[in-house]
Amino acid sequence: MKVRFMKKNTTIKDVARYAQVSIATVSNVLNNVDKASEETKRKVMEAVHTLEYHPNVNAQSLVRQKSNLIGLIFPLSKHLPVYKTFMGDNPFYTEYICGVECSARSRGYDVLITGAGDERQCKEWISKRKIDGAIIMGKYPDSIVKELEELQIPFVMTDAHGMYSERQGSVGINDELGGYIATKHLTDLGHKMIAFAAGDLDYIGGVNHQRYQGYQRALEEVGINSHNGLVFIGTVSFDGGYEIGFKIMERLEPITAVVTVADIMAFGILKSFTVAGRRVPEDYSVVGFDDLKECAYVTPGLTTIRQDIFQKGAITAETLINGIEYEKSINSHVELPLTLIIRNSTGRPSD
Amino acid sequence: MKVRFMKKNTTIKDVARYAQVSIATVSNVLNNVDKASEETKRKVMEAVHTLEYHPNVNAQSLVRQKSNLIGLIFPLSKHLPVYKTFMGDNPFYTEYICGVECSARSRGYDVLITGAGDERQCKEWISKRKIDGAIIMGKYPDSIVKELEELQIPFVMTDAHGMYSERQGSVGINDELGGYIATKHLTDLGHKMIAFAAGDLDYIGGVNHQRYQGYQRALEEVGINSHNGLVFIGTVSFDGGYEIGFKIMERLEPITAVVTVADIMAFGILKSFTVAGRRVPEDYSVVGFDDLKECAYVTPGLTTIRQDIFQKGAITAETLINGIEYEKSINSHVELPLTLIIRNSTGRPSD
DNA sequence: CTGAAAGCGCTTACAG
DNA sequence: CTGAAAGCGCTTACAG
Repeated sequence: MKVRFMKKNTTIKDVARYAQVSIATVSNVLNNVDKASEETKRKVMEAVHTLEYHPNVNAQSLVRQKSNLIGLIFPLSKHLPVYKTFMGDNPFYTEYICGVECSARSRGYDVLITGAGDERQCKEWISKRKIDGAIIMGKYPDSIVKELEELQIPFVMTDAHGMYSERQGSVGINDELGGYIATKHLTDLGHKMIAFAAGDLDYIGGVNHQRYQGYQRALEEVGINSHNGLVFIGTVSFDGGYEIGFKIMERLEPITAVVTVADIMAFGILKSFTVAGRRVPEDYSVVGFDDLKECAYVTPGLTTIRQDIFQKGAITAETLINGIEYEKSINSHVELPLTLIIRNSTGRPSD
Repeated sequence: MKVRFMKKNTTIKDVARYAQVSIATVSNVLNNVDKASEETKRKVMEAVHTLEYHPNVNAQSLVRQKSNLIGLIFPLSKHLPVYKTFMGDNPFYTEYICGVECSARSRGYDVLITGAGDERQCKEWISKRKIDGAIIMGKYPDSIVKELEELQIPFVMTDAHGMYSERQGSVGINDELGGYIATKHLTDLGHKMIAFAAGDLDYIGGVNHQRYQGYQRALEEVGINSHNGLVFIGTVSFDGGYEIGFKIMERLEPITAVVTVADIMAFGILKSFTVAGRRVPEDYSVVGFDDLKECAYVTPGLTTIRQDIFQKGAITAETLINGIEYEKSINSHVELPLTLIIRNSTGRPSD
């Protein structure tokens, strides 16, 4: 295999030679170790500029034992032919990555993205790449926390609940509250038969389950007995929502509204209603979750629970980098605000 | 600033000690340099496993002069308060990044993501991070090619046309053909007054301009005189499309169809029509470009020109890595296929 | 088949 | 204020 080598870059030696000083002095000047005289500093900086010198980060990482790299790790969808990362389906991640990158850049870190099939791959990748910290997306089994703690680097779980989120940094929202607000909006409008469309509810403490609890609380508050018959489980995707939409329409009891755990699911539900000739919000009211940009694009615009996804990414990166640079902020659990955004997919029940 | 140091990882020395061999032998075994005896190999591998040893990539990069890192560089939106990367607006990038990451991972590379405001920042970042190759998204000024060539690393421009794409690797589609197919679909349906909604047409050779030429060709083919009055320029975004939609409706001449350069723009146009009470496709036919997943989500489903975005990312990474590992494939210009996807946003003109 | 040694490009005590 | 030297964790001729 013929490898194309990197350009022979100018090194610290070249700069030292040009400025007629030692490499230690060049290093000191560049790292703001205030030892050199003004005159020496000037000479060094001049050499740096004319030679267009950039320190080799690999060498720096090696000696500093710090890479200034953070990893953003996504689960892989194992059921696909290629091991695609999980994000493919959801535009949520574009905004999220954007936020992570933006914070990281402003703090002098770079972002390494990868997919990892399971906790072991995750761990291996981290220890191989020598990243300073990791952001773990989505849901790996709880055991991942134990694995990662062995690595002794800071990491932040995002959208993770349950016991393990108590142990390291986390950034999330109050999911219970989100479910509550969404549902209360519908009960306020006068709906009684409100369905709940979600992914896996079995994982107690997970995002889905928390939102479900909020849904139940809102119903109980107005004396409606929530029963399992109104819960629809599917994949958190457009297709998952589409299927659920048809199941909802098949129901004999007159469901008039749906709370969902993700906009993407709500879009599928809306589509199924349209295909079947039902009107929104006249026949069904639908509330999403996330406030993807697409909520404003579709017709009718989707009423949803807004979380600032860009900010979420940005704060996650901040939290992580604080954890890397100061001990203090690891174990911090940031909770981001939530807003109900009312558009045209919700209205009074027509009876 | 109290820095948390990386865990003191097991190094090659630990392995050598454990296996009772020299570090050179450990290195040879791990790099498949077939020198060691079977017995020695076994001992080394055992040590590697029990100590959970992972070579430090920073050290490897330093001595090999190769980082196994590729960079994915996005322009920054300068008009925003924060320097967000450009992708924020368009779900296109989620799929694209997914494709890049997937290819890279399978070839043993990792993907570093960053935003860079201009060519200089771009260049600086690359030479600082010592990446093996770069993928440059979107459009920087032509001068970027000259800048990057000085770095002597392979790079691939994506969705870039014009003189500079002749010089290094590129991956794209036949944009002229895309514009042609989209427009021909409409002329086949019987449309005569077909608008063209795009971003900047001034950049000759750019994506917008190429597609515009295809649009013109399709019109000329059926004897329709394309004139500038039917061209609508705006930002390639939902909002840009939304504004253009209203401009189209204001027109006295009876426009019956619109060709766009991006789905995201088409969504904005569709929305403006809905808001104004116009029907699609009865009053207006609309054709998008890209085939974002959202095309199937909206109602009516958007007729569009499909390009396989995941594949585009995957092939871009392939091309780049080939360029890194073998000289041969740099300067290769890959053209990905295009398909017309007919949904419900297009139909015969109603007159 | 195996190992001692040089070197990749830096930083950091340490001595002067 | 400045520089020589050791060392970060590897790979790669080279010698045996």
